[in-house]
Formats: sequence, C-alpha cells, structure tokens
Amino acid sequence: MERNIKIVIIEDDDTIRMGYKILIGEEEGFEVINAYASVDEALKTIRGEDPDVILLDIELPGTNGIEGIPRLKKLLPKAFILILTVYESEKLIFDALSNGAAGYLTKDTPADKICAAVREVIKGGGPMSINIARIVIKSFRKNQDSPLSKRETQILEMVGEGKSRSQIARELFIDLETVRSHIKNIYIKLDVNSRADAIKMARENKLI
Amino acid sequence: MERNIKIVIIEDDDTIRMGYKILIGEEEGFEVINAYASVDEALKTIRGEDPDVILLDIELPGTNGIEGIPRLKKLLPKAFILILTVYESEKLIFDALSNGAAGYLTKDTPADKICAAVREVIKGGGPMSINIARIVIKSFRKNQDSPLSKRETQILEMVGEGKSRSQIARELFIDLETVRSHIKNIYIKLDVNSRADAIKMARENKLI
DNA sequence: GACCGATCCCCCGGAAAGGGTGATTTTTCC
DNA sequence: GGAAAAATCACCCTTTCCGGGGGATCGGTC
Repeated sequence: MERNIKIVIIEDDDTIRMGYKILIGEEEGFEVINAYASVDEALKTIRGEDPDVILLDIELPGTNGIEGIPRLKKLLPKAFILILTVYESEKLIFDALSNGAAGYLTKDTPADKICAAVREVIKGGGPMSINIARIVIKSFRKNQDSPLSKRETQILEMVGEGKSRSQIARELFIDLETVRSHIKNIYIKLDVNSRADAIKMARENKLI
Repeated sequence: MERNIKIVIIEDDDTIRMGYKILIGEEEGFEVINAYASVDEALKTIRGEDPDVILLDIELPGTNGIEGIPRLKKLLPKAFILILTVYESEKLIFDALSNGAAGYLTKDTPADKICAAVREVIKGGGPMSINIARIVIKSFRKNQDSPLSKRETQILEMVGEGKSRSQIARELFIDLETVRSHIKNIYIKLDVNSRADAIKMARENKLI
C-alpha cells in the first residue's frame, strides 16, 4: 500500500476550511495534516509538516495567496500548490500560474474532483476547472479580425522582440525603407506613433 | 429531446478516422456527418454540412491542421475546432490555440472522453488532455531562480514593452543614467549586448 | 571588509526612430 | 477586368537613442 498524500489547506473562511478538511480527509489515500487561516500563519510551521500538496485560497488576510506562492515554494520546493478560489479573472489566473501554482480550481469544485486534481498534480498534471481552462485558452487566442495585414503583423511581432528596423529588414530580406513603410502603416492603423505604444496596443488587442 | 451534435472529423489515417467515426457516432446525442482525410478536401464541401464541432488532426497532407484552423473558421465561424493529435510540443499547442482552436486533445484519449470534451467545448469550456494542461501551465511559469534582481527584471520587462531608456526613467522616477546602469548589468548577466538579444534570452528562460 | 544592489555621473560616435511625401508592383477580391 | 489593398522601395529631414567605456556613492548583507 502506498503512502498517504499529505495535504495542507490554507483558507480563511472557517466553515469552508473545516468542510474541506473533513471531506478530503475522508477520502482514501489522503491525509489533511493541517488547515491554516492564512499564509502568514502557515509559513511559521508548515515546513515541518512537509505536505505534498497545498490547497491555497487567494483572498486571505495578510499575505494573499498569489504573493504566498513563492514564499511557500521557498520553504517547500517539492510541494505542489493548487489554487482554490472563487476568482476567475485572467490576471489572477496568470499571476498564480506564473508564480508557480500547479493548478487552478474554482470553489464550486466538489471534494472528489479536488482529490482527483490532487492526484493529477502529483502525477505531473496541471488540473484546471473547466471555466479556468476556457479563460486560459482564450488568453492564447489571437484576434481573428486584426486590422493588420500578414506582413504587418509579422513585422510588429519582430518589433515586439526588440528588433530594430535594419535587423528586421535583414531577416526578411527586404529593404530598410520597406520596413519603415510597414511600420508607418502599422502606426496609422493602430493610431499610435511609437514602438512602445504599438506593442502595447497590439498586445492589449491580441494582434500579436 | 435535443438536437444531435454534428461532428466532422479531419484525419488522414484511414483506420483512425473510421474508428473515431464509428465510436463517436455510436454515442448518444452525437452525429458524425462526415470524415475527411485532409483539410483541403474538407474545405470544398464542409460549409454545407454546418458542423458544430470539427475534430482536427495536425499532421495532414497538404494544408496542415494548424494552418487549417483559420481557413475552417472563415467558412464556419460558429464551429468549434478541437485538435486531436499525437503532438505535445509547446509550440504546436501554442500555435493551435492562438489560431483559434477551442481545445487540444492527444490521441490516447478514449472516445468517451472525446465526447465529453465535445460537450464541454459547446458549453464554452476549453478541454485539454492532462499532459497538455501541464505544458500550458508550465508555459506560464516564471523561472524562480533568475540571475536578475527585482529592479533589473522590472526594467527588462519594460524594455520588452518597447520602451526607451528615457521612458523607463520617467515611469520609474529614476535617472536616465540609472536605467543605463541597470541595462548594462542585465546585458552582462545575460551575456548579450543588445535589447533584442536580451529580450530573446529572457523570454527563452522565462525571466520575464 | 567584501560584495551586491540601486542610484547617479561623464565621455564618445554611430545608429535608430519618427514625420513627411512620394512611387512601383504584385495580390486580392468582387 | 478593374478597383482596392498589400508589399515593395526612395529620399527629404531632425531628434533621440543606443551601446561601450570609465567612474562614484550609499545602504544592506554575509
């Protein structure tokens, strides 16, 4: 028989915290070794508990969940952090994942699905709630009706890589003046007059 | 009773194509209205078939799946495209999703899971195989042990937004010369000597 | 005391950026 | 087949920026 999966819960709402603790603890193969009401509290003693997975809320008193991720990771580099929250904003999801969260679940997830996600994360997966996956996929999607032509898009991408006009000209085997023309047209279409503004506008509208 | 979900399969391997066609067709509520061996073939007649979901392979003769996505989307803007492939490279996943794919499944997915993914996609979800979700999440993650200091990272991010030294200086309320020093130090640490190379290096290593 | 990070200062020359105004050719679309 | 859009190249101009070199100071940290 395999060792139980050790879980720590960090969640400020008493009812929810205790609910999860009981529900997940009942599951075969899981062991909830502790449940904290804040990251700050957890940081004091969590090291010795050496959990496999940390279920982490985002809205917390003191250090919030997003900021908590790197701190927890520092203490427990091998632990997986699973975000468990009501928030579904693109920015929070992005911040959580770039800070090192291994998965992102919303709070409407039933206990058995949470356990499935925990198992998945241990196997190297990246569990996400359905609606989160939708947002993540959407964040990749380019705007299908861009005002820019293919060539313009391509050149703007290169501008976004920090390349100079002459570098772009060399790489595309076209004249420096041609690159200039394209960039000028891009500026007109996006109604900007600098590289920085063009990049910003393009990223905001997912043109690149 | 609800209308059946209309599916078109585009897959070049005869065996796999027929297999999916039969297995998915058997499922309650699904109707496989056609199965093509290539995108080019499909583009000719798929419009009239008006499918709800297109299951699309990537490796195909002629137009490949990635290039096929925008073309299919153009004919059928309301259809969802689900990638079904053996490939798990970050670039392909990224390209597929940015071209407008609604989900990404690997070919080890059993037929009933494919059907579940189809239902999910129609409800606005973004189904992904477990291993794909892992790669997607990993693509967000920043390098936790960057050689750059916080300030340097911040400035490099701004460089990546196409901002000039003086613009960065203004926004951070520091001297132009200070920005210079930071950028010089970034160049030394990353062993580069231009903005473009610094951005490239930083993105490749997920420092920004 | 040594080291790093953040801040600021000076030199230099060449390259790059952006604005204006044009042209030609090829592609695409109806 | 003809109009529109896209892609290509040209030359005018001024201002700014870039990267390389050399420094200094101050406050932490180890």
